[in-house]
Amino acid sequence: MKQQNSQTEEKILEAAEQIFLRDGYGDARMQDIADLAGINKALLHYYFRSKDNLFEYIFEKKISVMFPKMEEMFNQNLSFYETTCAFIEKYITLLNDNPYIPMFVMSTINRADRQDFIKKLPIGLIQKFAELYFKDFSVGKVREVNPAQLIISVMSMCAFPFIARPVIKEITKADDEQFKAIMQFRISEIQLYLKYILNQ
Amino acid sequence: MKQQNSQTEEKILEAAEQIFLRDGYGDARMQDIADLAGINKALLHYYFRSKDNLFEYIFEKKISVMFPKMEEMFNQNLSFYETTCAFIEKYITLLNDNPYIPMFVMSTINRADRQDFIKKLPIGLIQKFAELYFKDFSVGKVREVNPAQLIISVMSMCAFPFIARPVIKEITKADDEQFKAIMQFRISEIQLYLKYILNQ
DNA sequence: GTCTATATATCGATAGAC
DNA sequence: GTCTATCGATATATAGAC
Repeated sequence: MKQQNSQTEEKILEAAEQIFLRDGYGDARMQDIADLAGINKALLHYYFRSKDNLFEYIFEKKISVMFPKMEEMFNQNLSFYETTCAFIEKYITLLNDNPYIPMFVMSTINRADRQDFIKKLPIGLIQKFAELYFKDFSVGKVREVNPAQLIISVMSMCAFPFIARPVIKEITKADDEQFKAIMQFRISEIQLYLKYILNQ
Repeated sequence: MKQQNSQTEEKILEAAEQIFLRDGYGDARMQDIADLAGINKALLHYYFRSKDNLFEYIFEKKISVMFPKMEEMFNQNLSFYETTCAFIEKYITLLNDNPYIPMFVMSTINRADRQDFIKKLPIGLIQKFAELYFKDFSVGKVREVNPAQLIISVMSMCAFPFIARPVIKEITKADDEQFKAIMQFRISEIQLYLKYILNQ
């Protein structure tokens, strides 16, 4: 019973995750989720009251991938350059294992209704990076740039290719595995940009 | 009659553009488009056969904003650095006047069904930039980097903030006008990155 | 807990009057 | 060319048997 319960619940969550990530809220169908989970629609509503409810459950689970926890990275007393390099590697590696996440999160955030999803974002990341930048800048370790713009740039260079993934795959005639390799190579390339920008 | 005809058609197109850009295909409602155009649904289907048909009409009109024509830029015999700087300014200025375009185009491209939308993209842009880069690299004018990755990076830095616009507006507590100013300032910042990366 | 059957709502699309 | 009324398909959600 309890065993069965959580087993079915787990199947539903896995199926919902897959369908919602692929289709987004509007295009996702409860029937598709039920089929993939190997159950029927009624049972879906028995475990989760509504489509909205199920979606929010998935969204909150996945938001941490788009904006990963970085506490341990900031507590290692690394320089701004070193910290950002570590972030780039960790972030692209993470997204390479979850390529649908950026599009999923951004399409949700941009929904005209439900602007409240924005409130669930962790917004401390830019601030922490900026503080670390100023610490290094004050002792002349890095060149002068706008730190907020730089962080946005780094995140853009990491995340946008996953959003434009179908385009990049088409242009480069790459399959899923080759796209992964392109992004893996991209890590060192972005780190190189950062080195030149900060004059390290 | 003919006057009336094109006048109504124009109203429909303007309304459809606004609704589709805001909601995307799946979440857009024909009723909303009809309401905004000041007509009824039946007339919508009289002018455009179906929702699919109307959407494709809008999409093909807007795809040129996401991937703008760059012929005249490449024909001015400018250096890779100068050409890319000009692109950055033109592109962000264009997107600042059409902030919904990146999300609209990318959400459409990522639709699980209708993969055929990808075929409508102009894919020559990266190739042209790459050729121009190699021309300058062969005479030692620019530092060695991967040109395709660099172009993707530039486009990422320009376009991604518009996709993450609700997040950036929330974090910076910016309204529409202030966001525009942030992006306007961003032009020179990205150009600066490019200067450092290419060692100009 | 899990199923079948069905209610309820909404959407895209069409028929037909004017 | 434009409208009202409605069809038919499909979506979420629920009722009720087991």
